[in-house]
Amino acid sequence: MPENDVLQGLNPKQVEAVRYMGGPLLILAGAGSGKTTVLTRRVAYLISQGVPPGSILAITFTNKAAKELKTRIEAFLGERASGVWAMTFHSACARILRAELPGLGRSGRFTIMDSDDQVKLMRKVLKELDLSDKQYPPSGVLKAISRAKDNLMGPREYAKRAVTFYETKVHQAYELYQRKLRELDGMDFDDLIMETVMMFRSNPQVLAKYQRKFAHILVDEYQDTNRAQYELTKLLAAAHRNIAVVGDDDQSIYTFRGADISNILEFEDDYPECRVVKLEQNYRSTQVILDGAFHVVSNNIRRKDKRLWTVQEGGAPITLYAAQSGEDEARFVAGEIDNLASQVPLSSIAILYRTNAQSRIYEDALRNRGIPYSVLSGRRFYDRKHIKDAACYLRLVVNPRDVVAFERIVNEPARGLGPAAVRKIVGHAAVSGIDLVQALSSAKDIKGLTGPQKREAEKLGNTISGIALKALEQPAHIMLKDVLEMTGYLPYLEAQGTTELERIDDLRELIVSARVFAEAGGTTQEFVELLALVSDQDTYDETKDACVMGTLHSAKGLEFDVVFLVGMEEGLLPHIRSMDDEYQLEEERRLLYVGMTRAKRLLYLTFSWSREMSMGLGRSTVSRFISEIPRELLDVKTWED
DNA sequence: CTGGAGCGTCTTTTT
DNA sequence: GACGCTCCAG
Repeated sequence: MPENDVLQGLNPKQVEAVRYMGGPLLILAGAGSGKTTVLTRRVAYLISQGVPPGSILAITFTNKAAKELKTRIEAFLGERASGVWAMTFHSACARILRAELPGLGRSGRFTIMDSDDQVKLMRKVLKELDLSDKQYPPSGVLKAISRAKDNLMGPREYAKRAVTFYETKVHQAYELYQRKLRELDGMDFDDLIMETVMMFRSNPQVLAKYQRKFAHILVDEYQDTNRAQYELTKLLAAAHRNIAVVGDDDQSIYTFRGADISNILEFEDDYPECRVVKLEQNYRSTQVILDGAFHVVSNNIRRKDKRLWTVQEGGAPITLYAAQSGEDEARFVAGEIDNLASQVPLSSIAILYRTNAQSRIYEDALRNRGIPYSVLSGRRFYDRKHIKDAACYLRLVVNPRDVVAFERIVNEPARGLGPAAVRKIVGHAAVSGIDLVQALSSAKDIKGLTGPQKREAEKLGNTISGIALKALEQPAHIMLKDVLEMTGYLPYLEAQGTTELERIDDLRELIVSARVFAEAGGTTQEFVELLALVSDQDTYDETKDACVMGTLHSAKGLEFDVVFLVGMEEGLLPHIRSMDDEYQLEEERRLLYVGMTRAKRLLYLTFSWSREMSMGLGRSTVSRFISEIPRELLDVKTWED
């Protein structure tokens, strides 16, 4: 491919970011400055310069971003792009671990535990340690552990830092939690990163292999990397220092997940020889929108100095709507969308809010007006009970030691195997040194089970091991269908009649996606991994004729002609739990900045003077951030107009 | 011991 | 709406 094609249509700064080959590169890419284009072109450029595709690692945070990057690279390069590793931190690490752990005497078939599984496991841990989950809420303990893992602290390192009584208890829980994870051959999200770093650190020959393999590393959304991810990229780039990171400190919105904004602020200290390229020309929004967003975010202290500009002078003012009630606010938004629908495609209109719980009232309002919508909710589909059940059946087929999956499905549908029977079966497996499926199959040897329980357990065990035996030759969708049919799960739902039709449809949909996945060459184990790592937004279809709603977080990387930022109130944005900490407050401000910069042409900010709270109606006040927007950019409306 | 009914709790953001 | 917990009938 001629170099001109790769550089076509780029501005001088973008060209510089694409072509610079002299080592570490920091690309400060403001919102709407063509970040993905630069990443895509850079990969294409590297390949056009003779770099083998297989030696390029392009890391993103979300599957959606990875997918987009991949499609765009493919659109540019066709077949030649296929060897590029364009994936998320988590899937890249899972892939490396699965390949390398077996050589180090450990299992490469681990199951990935999602947050739901983690809570279940932690409940068991706390029970065993005799800690009340009132004083030690599982989610809180898990958060502390997650933070430790983000900072590459295993249980032992954590113990050294544990000073308070609470922390010593967390340490105990951490230790037992890790032991249980190891026993059931599972890893949580944070383990994937931490274990990879640990493996690299203690096995220099493995690290060297990947340093040689990945001669060029690109990291997207660098401002969102945590310590472990930072360390991972640093290790991989240590030998050749060909690391290009793209990010925007103003769009760092994941510190709650351990992201450390100093990774980007201090990149120049880590790599003193690095080149810095600032992309400040915005191709998305009007100047009015950019000015509004700038005036908000420039109140932050911890940020790099920069300001976006555009050739699109002026633009319509930002509408600020003061509503009487939450319902009134939603009605206003739905009404505006109805009016706008004749001018812009519905799919280019978005409603963004701080918390998922806020979606309901807008769903109702849009439904009332007959406006189609789709919700960018975190993981709604994959979180539905029956989808998780199905995933757990499949998990048990792939990993017969997965006790979390086992306990979830062993009595679903009811097989007369209650908690007491489950304890006996799990105990039997532990004592005899066999896995859980084998324990089921040999249930007749377990003392204390009743005759019917033994028969049911044995039947279930034989069914699952029978399916597992065919694992190598059967595609994922056949295995999924078999396991759901033969264990009686699907027949049970079908017998419930009309009440369960929706669930059955969901399961059919899951089987279809398994088929699509299998036809693309994926294995069952990979499908199981996908179910843990993928979320709903990854399947968001932007061509569908429907307006979009989602959290501010889920809107990152998207753009719309018209954006409604709703619930602009103290307690919602900034969120009540972020209001008394100055760092968290800055993050809330960045969140608003991200939301505002999603809009191309029209931006609405709405709030209500009263709102239905968990305990009755409450009075609310307008968000402090509104006063940071210059008055002349606003067109204020109220319900009385 | 199991399964079902009923009750309270929870939802900040996500891989 | 899902989940955990408690209580009670079988």
